[in-house]
Amino acid sequence: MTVLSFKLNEHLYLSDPQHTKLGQNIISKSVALIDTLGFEQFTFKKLAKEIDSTEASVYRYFENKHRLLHYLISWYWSWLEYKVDLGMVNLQNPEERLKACLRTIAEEKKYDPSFEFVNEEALYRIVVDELDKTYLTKWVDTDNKDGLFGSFKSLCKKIANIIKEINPSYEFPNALVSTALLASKQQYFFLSHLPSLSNIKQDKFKHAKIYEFLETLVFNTIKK
Amino acid sequence: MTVLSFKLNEHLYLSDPQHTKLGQNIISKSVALIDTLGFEQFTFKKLAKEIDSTEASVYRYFENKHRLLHYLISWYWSWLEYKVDLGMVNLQNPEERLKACLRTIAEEKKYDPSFEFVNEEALYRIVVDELDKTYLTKWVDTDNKDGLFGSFKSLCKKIANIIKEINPSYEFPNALVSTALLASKQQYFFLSHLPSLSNIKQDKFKHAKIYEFLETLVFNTIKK
DNA sequence: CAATTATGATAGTATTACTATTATTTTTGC
DNA sequence: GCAAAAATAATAGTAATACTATCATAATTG
Repeated sequence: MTVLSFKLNEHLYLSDPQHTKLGQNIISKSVALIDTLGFEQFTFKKLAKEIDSTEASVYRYFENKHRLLHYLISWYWSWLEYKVDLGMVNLQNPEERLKACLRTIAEEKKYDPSFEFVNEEALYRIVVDELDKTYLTKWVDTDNKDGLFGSFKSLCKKIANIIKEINPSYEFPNALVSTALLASKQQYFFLSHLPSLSNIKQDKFKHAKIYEFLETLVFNTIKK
Repeated sequence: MTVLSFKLNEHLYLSDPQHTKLGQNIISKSVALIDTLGFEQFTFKKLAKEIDSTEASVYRYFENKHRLLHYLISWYWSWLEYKVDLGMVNLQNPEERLKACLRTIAEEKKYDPSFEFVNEEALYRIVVDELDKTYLTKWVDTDNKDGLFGSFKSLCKKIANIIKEINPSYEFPNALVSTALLASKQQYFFLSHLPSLSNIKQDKFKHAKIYEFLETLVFNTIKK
């Protein structure tokens, strides 16, 4: 199995966690801890205990827990873009390519052995529950200047370009893509916590249904 | 000017703030404070100072700052539903009614003198910045059981019913409405903080453009 | 006017999100 | 193989937060 890694924005960390055993431990255990505790209840102290290290050591990798969350979520978007690219291999037709994107976005996320120390299944739950906390903060503008949203923007841009190809006169391709990406995770959240805000049941077809919802939403919207 | 008030779910507060001067002060000053500080930096201590009262007194009205946020945001959805109803007066045709809803959702929010101690302009900014924090918590399921999301659900249901009237065979009316409602505030946020995720410029036409975006999204999606 | 209720004043606590310092390992470059 | 550098551990400390508790006083109401 080929082992891969992503080059993420330097402002996301103080010291690159991918390079050391401790850093990799911080990544994999923080995914597990945030997944079980939730981001608010997650602290560097609890993480340090979990990895048999100290708070001070964790602070040498990440400025604070907010930046760590940024790191994990940026990692997720990079991984999703990589999966989106894989899903479009050999497809020429832009409609087919767009469908492949939406399929990748909606599909169930499973552990990917190409990335040893990240549990993508847990990470997806973190994205669903915590993503909005990366930008709904007082730091959003400086974080944006630091390029922390680069991975998400990159994915958005890629899909928006396919939409422009399909219908160059549609006025809101970026808005539509960001809406669809966020809607997919919102609906995933709603179907298990606030089911009356969704129409998708909590069963084995949920990913297929989210795909259907997205496909209709996106393709009908951009239809000439 | 007729003075109105909303009956909100009892679990939102310990003692009804609409009934006393102190309670009304808590509402109006917490809107101002959360708007300027952001929810994370907002504390009951700072609020108490602002209203010349004490932390303990504020805690007699609201269990904690999270429930206060719930209260404010529920108030907002109740107000928006009331505006949505006003906007549909005398309209029979369901397409016209749906357009009126979307117009109300997208339009600029201004101070409504029917509700003395609430600044709707500031409250809308709070909804844009902080709404997601009401449900992206570990308490979402108990909060939901307590009925704290009732106002939002009520508005969603109302609009979803119009969609069902227009196209009874569309499978995801609730998902579409919740997506559209959230998308309108997301795009409002993105256009000023993360403009590359939107296609709407920060100018005097932004509300009209958000309306256009929503109209195309919703009407095309449900088209047979 | 007595009784109830609301508010104010004050104190205290566990936890959080850090910063700082010094000691001890581990790695690396020669 | 060893000195120097870098990483990590151990420990302590701090201001702020999110409360809880108690008691006194003021306002309301029946």
